[in-house]
Amino acid sequence: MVTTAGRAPQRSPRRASISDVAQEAGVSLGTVSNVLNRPDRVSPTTRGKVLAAIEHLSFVPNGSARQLRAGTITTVGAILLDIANPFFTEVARGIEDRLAQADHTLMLASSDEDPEREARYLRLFEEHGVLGMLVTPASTDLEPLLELSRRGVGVVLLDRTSPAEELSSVAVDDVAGAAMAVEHLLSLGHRRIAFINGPQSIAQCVDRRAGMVRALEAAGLDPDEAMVEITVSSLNAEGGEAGVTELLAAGTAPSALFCVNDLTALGAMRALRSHGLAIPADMAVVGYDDVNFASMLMTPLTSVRQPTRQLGEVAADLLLKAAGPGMAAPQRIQFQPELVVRASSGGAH
Amino acid sequence: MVTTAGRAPQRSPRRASISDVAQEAGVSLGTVSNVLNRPDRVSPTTRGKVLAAIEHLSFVPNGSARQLRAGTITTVGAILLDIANPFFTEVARGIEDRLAQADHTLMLASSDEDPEREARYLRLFEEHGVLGMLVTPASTDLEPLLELSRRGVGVVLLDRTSPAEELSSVAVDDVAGAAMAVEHLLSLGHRRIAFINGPQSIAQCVDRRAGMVRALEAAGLDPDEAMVEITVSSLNAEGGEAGVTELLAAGTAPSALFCVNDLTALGAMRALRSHGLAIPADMAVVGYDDVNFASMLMTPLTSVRQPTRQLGEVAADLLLKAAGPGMAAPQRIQFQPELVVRASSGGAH
DNA sequence: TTCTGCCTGTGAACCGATTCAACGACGACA
DNA sequence: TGTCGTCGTTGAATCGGTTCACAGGCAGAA
Repeated sequence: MVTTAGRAPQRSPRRASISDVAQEAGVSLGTVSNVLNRPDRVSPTTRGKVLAAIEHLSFVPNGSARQLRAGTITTVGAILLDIANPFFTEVARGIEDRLAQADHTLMLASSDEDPEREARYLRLFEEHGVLGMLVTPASTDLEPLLELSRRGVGVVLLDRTSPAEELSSVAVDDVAGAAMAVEHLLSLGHRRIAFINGPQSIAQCVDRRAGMVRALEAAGLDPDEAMVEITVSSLNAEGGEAGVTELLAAGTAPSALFCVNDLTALGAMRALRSHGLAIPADMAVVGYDDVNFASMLMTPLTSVRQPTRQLGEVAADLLLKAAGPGMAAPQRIQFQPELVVRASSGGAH
Repeated sequence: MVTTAGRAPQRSPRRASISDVAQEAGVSLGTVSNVLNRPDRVSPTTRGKVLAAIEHLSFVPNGSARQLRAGTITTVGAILLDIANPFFTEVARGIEDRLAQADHTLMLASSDEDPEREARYLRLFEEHGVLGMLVTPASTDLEPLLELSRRGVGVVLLDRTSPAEELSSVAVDDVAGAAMAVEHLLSLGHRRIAFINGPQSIAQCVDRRAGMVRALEAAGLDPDEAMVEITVSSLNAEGGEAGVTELLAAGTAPSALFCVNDLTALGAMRALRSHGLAIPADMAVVGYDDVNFASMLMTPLTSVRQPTRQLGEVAADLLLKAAGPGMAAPQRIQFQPELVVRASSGGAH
């Protein structure tokens, strides 16, 4: 690591304000504001003088003051579970695209599955006076979000349905997705299946577990017998590695493994390999999300695909509609997932 | 896609303000403010009454008003080239960690390598009155950033060194990294090497190209002969696929391929495979960034590793130091990269 | 008893924009 | 020449906090 230092710059004493511009241009305060917001009400000569002054002072309006007075809101907040997960970055893309079209902007934050961090960002965004928030909740308690909504802040749940009718939500049917994944493994003859899952405070973990249980029961199996559940603390590659280590340490490992998401599966496969186990011969693996590199892995990963980008787009639309004039009623939208079979489950022909 | 609608909620007429709280608690405006900011100056009884009123009205202070008056700034903006790239999300993690320690918060944005989007976010952040910004510039023109810095907004260049001495920067030596990658391919006997690169408006693309040229010349080769450069418009998997398609269409493909980053390499490998070419037998591939899944790919990817998280941490530190009291002089910090040899180059033993 | 000093609490001024009632100038029209 | 309408511009009020000079009350010291 090499460092070099330059000269310390002068920090300018104060940002130019609208009255500095007015003085420089020899007009009144209100006129400058008019140039900014209703240029057609100002004569071309005056407008020219004001614009020249703005340029000269490199004036940038103070957003705090504007928002305080006018309540003009064009910012939307999004709090995602894990920004390092390609699934969520793709969702963010969808959101951002839609917001940009509507001339709004996105403030992004990652709760890292930590309810405290989530609460911090919720508060920050509310203080900032955002139009609304798109949230993938890190906890089961939706009360803070309901309160937020009652206080007039638009809230849309992302990748999570709400038991309460008061919140809009956009989600994919995780129960069905997990059931499909497990049915696939069952159809390949597996009768005991490990499940690397995250904490039950996260809705996705609850739903995917439910889907697994449903599939097992539908096949006449007792989940207590057929499902070997391992709970890890974080839904990423590290979690997956830890899960497999725990699974193998317990002995009598099942012949198949279902992971709560693809990052977890990535870590799990890494750990399986380092223990000398072949995929899918020694252990079949199925993930969830179908992230962009799933098909390119050493053993291409069987996974459950979701309409990721669309999820973000629809969520953004919902928020804009709900927060705009007219205040649309809350809507719950649910997409259906799709199983993509590849080599890791041994099911590809 | 299934949708259900609930009841439309009441939007509350107005957020509670500090004077509502004061009235409810039967104290003056200033006292409420004191409870919020200097609780020790208020007697326990009064404090209790005020806190009860705050709770009762579920009062949340208006950040715009606070910032307008007090200039209290605890928000930092970051504009990254591509938020879907694991390299940048890891950098963002580093930034966020450091900021959280200092009780600051991060507003994240992705320019998607588009200078216009970058400009929009620069303006948005400045209007919002951020303490400073961490920017991976999408264009070679640093003038807007220099102006920003002169206006008193902290600016730190991320993954990019500045020719101007006035800006702080944190970067990795891309010229050296690319040279290492190409030297590696040369040492394996390749004499013509394809290079899938991005637009020259992006500094990383310029530097990595320079590193490649340097390595070729050092080996006594003529870059015009030995380097087959293909320029793609976006530095992601789609770009990589397009690049390989173009390369193969031109005929007489080289025996090795250096990609400007790992996502590009991912797409390139996908395209090579779909054209029936074996890696590394028909085409050796080297990427850049060593993203987390590089080692887990069908053919594990040889890549150039950078101290990603540290990059973000150091950048955040620099900004906090530069923007804090004392105004430290601008610093330029440069890390050294490291080549990680795996199977995709055929160089792993 | 009076004075001093500390502790609480008050309320007006202020941050930088937006908005709007009001005003002056000017041309049109009777 | 007098009246009216239009257009362009003005400046005060306002948003919701923070800050600070100051006032009132009470205890301890003289």
